[in-house]
Amino acid sequence: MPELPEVETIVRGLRAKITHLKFSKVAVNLNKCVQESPQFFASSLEGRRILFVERRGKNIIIRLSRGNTLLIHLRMTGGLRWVPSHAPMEKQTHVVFSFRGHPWQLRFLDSRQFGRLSVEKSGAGGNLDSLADLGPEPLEISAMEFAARVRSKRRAIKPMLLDQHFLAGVGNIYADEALHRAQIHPRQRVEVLEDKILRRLYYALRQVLRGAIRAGGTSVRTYVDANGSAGGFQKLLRVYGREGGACRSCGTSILREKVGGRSSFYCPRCQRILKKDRSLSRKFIA
DNA sequence: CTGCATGTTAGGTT
DNA sequence: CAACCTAACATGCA
Repeated sequence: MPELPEVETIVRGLRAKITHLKFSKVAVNLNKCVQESPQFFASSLEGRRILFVERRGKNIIIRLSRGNTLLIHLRMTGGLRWVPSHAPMEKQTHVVFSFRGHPWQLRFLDSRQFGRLSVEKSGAGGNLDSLADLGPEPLEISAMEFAARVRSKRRAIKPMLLDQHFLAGVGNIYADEALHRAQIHPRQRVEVLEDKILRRLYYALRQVLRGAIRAGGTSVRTYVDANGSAGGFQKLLRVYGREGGACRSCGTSILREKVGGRSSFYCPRCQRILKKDRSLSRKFIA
């Protein structure tokens, strides 16, 4: 659930709260949530100051003094809560961060225990080894770069959008929403798509991601931000989770189908599969 | 009870 | 190597 817009919302909220604070105690209640040993994890953070908070793809990056970085990936059901220290512990609270001279805590929760926290030394230019394989940020690359990247692959469009090596941060919800807005079938082979259509997809994807950030993310199941507030983009979804509902563009019933192993929602009328243009290729041969 | 769900990774096959 | 499929992770919900 937390995809780029949700993680961006969390990061923005966190930034205002925890920048410049210094970790006092870090308590790990569930060892498997942290990559390293709980002792090493806690001692790598305690006594260090938070310099700034940023996002890369779906990762939350908390830069610390003396070259350490706290990395958090929420996966499916992970969440962070910024609460007064005396607030009752919510169930499934796996890590608790306290700050020197501050009456509030940051807590990590995760019902399915898939989320992961780790500490890492930043390399040259602040690079982090574990994020080295991530593709570019969809809100930072140009339309030209995007098209060139798509052209280097031969596969279906939706699994490609979900591939974090291809683009960082796009998940199931925003892939479906962008494809509907660009009128592309999730199973469409990319090698058939013309420049015009790729440009349309690029702008649709950015529009969806920006709109979702503006709305504070999409709350379909469990997602709320670090202050416990729900997002608002679920009201603006055109296809995701709307199987059987009317397409907002043409009224046709929205279908749901597995593509690359994930449920995909789309309008069979607005999003048709394009076949290779045979007349073009024949002309090419002649 | 069964089946399914957001993300990622590992491992295998084509 | 690229693309693709499946299973696994652990829990909650319909």
